[in-house]
Parts: sequence; structure tokens; C-alpha cells
Amino acid sequence: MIDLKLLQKKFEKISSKLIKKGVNQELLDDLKIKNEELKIAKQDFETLQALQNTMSKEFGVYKRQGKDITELKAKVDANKIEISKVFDIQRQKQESLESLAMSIPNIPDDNVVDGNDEDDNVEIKKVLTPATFNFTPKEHWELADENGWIDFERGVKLATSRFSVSFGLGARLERALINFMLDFNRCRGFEEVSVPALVNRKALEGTGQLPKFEDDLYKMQDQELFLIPTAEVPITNLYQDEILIESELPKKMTAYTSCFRKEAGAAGRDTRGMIRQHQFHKVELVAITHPNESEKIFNDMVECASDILTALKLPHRLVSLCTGDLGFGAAYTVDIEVWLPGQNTYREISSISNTREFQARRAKIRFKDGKKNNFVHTLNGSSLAVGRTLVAIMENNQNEDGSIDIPEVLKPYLSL
RNA sequence: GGACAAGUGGGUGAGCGGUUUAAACCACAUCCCUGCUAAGGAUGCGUAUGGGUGACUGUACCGAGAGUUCAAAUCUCUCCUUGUCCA
Repeated sequence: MIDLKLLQKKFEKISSKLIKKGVNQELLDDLKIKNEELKIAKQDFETLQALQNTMSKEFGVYKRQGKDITELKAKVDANKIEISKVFDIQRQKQESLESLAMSIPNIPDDNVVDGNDEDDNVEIKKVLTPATFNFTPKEHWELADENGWIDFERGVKLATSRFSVSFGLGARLERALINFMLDFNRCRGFEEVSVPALVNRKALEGTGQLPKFEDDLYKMQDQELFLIPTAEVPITNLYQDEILIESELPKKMTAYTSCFRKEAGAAGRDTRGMIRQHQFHKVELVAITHPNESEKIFNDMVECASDILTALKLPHRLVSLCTGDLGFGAAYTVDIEVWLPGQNTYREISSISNTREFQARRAKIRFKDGKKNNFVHTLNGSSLAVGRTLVAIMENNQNEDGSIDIPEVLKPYLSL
């Protein structure tokens, strides 16, 4: 959640930044007015409440002294009716402010480039040069099919479209990639955790998927539980409602989970292959840090994900997202895009974001900063999307006969 | 699935509807005394939010939510969680 005090103080500056992220002006004006109104309503309520408390105490004194209480009771009763009226106003304003504030995205950092969509993102650097093929490279679904690694039809049979089944070396490669990535991250100081794949509403509100993006989540029918769209949700919320000791920071964690997304807004996009599936494997990095440290750790996380691709000898590039392409909770984001020769383009394989205190404020993750409690910074990033990594391996390592070279670093994981 | 019990500041743990302004102890912080593998004393010490330049102060919070009452940690109801004993 954005800092309402800060919004109030620097309304022009902050609202202009939020508008660049696609929030409309009226919403922000409304938020400002509601915030001011709530303050007044609260004061009204609290004044009456204070009066009520004093009178109640007086009541006790009267009784003890055996005094007549009829007059006092009349006053108290009248005040009580007034309180309930004022309280209703206050609560209604509180609720409407809260629901509005929860749907406002994070404020982009100053150095995020203005832009509307992914076309305005800025390339930071390229790593490794794509190989040239002396034949026309195939797309991964052809290769997956030829090698018997992935069966898209049977995935549809079992569930619905955008589900697939991996077989044999394809399945083993996925598992090898997961283990390789987890080990790699562990060596970079990220503690491995294993978390639930179902989480409650509060957790999703904490990281910002709710209340706005419920349409993209799979929800249980008989319980208020959702399948996680990313491990970021359970890992970050591990420390929800906690006050951490400064010396415990940073907390750096990595986890492998399946992720589940309805892909509600992506009808028609990437319908072939395993680029965009409803269920996919992902190894995630999350860091909970002191505010002073978050930028440094952010860079570590980008480097970690990029180095995994380098270790796999996969050409990729780093891209800084523009304001219009930033996710809901992110203050700034670096995407890593891997080269896919079959598609002759770079495709997102990792997205690393610093949410600064946006999620911490929502999930109430704080640390003792001297005498005061302060919000931590939370960061998350994929390292990496497993399915897309497999796609990249297939397309980049393909030979003319359709066979695929296994990356050296994975061979120990495959007992090859 | 059934029966019973419990949930109180960082921890342990008191709390007859109204001197509770949530005791006490531990931990922690600052200071004092002492003077060296110690020990003792004083003070402070929850969270959120509003007002005030500030000292200070208002309000809410005792698992969550509702109710009874002038007044609820305390009484009632529902739910959640944990524990124990059944199946």
C-alpha cells in the first residue's frame, strides 16, 4: 500500500507518477478527499468516545458513593446514540478509503523511464551472443514433440488448454533444472524453503495480488483459499505481521513451487507451446531487507538469475521496465529475456522487482530500527521460470537433425 | 468426525463487570552504587492512529467477529487456532 501521509504531503508529485503507471487522476483526487474526511470523522468520533469514557467512570464513582444516577444516565444514553451515528459515518469512510487505497499500485522510482508498454522498456545489456544456425531453427513445440519430451494434447485431456505433460528426458530436465537453480541460489546465500501452494486472502492482499487481480487466480470452492500464482506470495508473507530484529536482516530465501495462473487477460497469446501455461514450475528468490540495503540486494538477485542463464550458456538480455509496464507492487523492475532462435526474439524468463515498502506496509512486515518500528523492503524475482528455461535450452541447443545438446552444468543432475 | 480445555505486550504469567492507567517476573535499554569470573539499586520499556514546535495528550487494541451493559480482558453467541482424550 502506498504511504497515505506521503501522498497527502506531496500530492502533485506522487499523483503524477502514479498516473504514468496508469492510475486515473479522479481516483487519486478521491483518495485525497477521503483521507481528509476520514481524519475529521475520526476526530468527531474520538471526542465523543472520550466523553463517554469519562462519564462511565463518573458513573462508577456515583454508584459507589450511593448518589442518584438518573440524570447522568440520561446524559450517557443520549451520548451513546450520538456515538453510534458518528461511528457509522467513520466506519463507512474508513472502509471506502481502505478499499480504494488497496487498489492503488506502488509509486515508480524516480529513475524509471516513462513509457506506455513493453516497447518503451530500456535494454541494459546483452549477455552472450546468440549462435547462428546454418539451418532454420525450429520452435520448441516441434522439438519437444520430435524428442517426445512434452505432450500438449494429453495435458489438455487431463485438464484443459494450456496444460502439458513432460515425459522422459524432458521431465528429468525439468527436475534437473529445479535442483540446479536451487543449489545455485543457495550458494548465493538464499536459504531454501518449501511453502504451501494454497494461501489465504490475507496473504494475497499482503503481496498485492488481491483485491485487484482475483480474476487471474484459481480459487477453491469450499474454502477461502487460492492456488499461488508465484512463490513470492507465501515466502514474503512468512513474516506478515511480524516485527523483525534488525540483526535478522536481510532474509534471503529461495523456493521451488508450481505456479497457477488463469491468464485471464492473455486470451490468444502464446497459445502454442509451453511459454504460457496455467501451471508452471518456477524457482523464486525473495529478500526481506533493511531499506538501506534493498538496492544492493536487488542487484545481487539480478546477477544471480543472469548467472544461471550464463551457466546454462543461454544468451539473454537485461531490460529495465518503463512506468507503464511495471507490475502493481513494483517500484522498479528488471526483466531478463532469453534468446529464442525459433521465435527469433528475446522472451521474458525472469522478472526481478523491488517493491520497497509497498508490500511491507500491506503485510505489516517491520523491523526494530533503534526504538522505532520501520517497514522493511521486500524484493522478489524468478530464478528462473523452469518451463521457459527448458524452451530456451531446446531452441538454442538444437541440431539440424532435431536432437538437443544437454548443457554441461546439468549433466551431473541427470547422471549423464 | 466426537468430547473437553486453553488462547493476555518480546517471553513466562496474574487479572471478583468499575483505583487496570493490563500486576508480577524474565529479557532488553539508560543511569547509579560497588570494584572485577560478581552482586545490588533507580528509571524506562507494546502496537496503530489523531492533536500539539515540544513536554504531553485523545482513541482503539487482551485469538477474530458480533452481542449484553452507563461500563467488558472479565458475561453471552459464532468462528479460528492450539492442546488433551476418544473414534
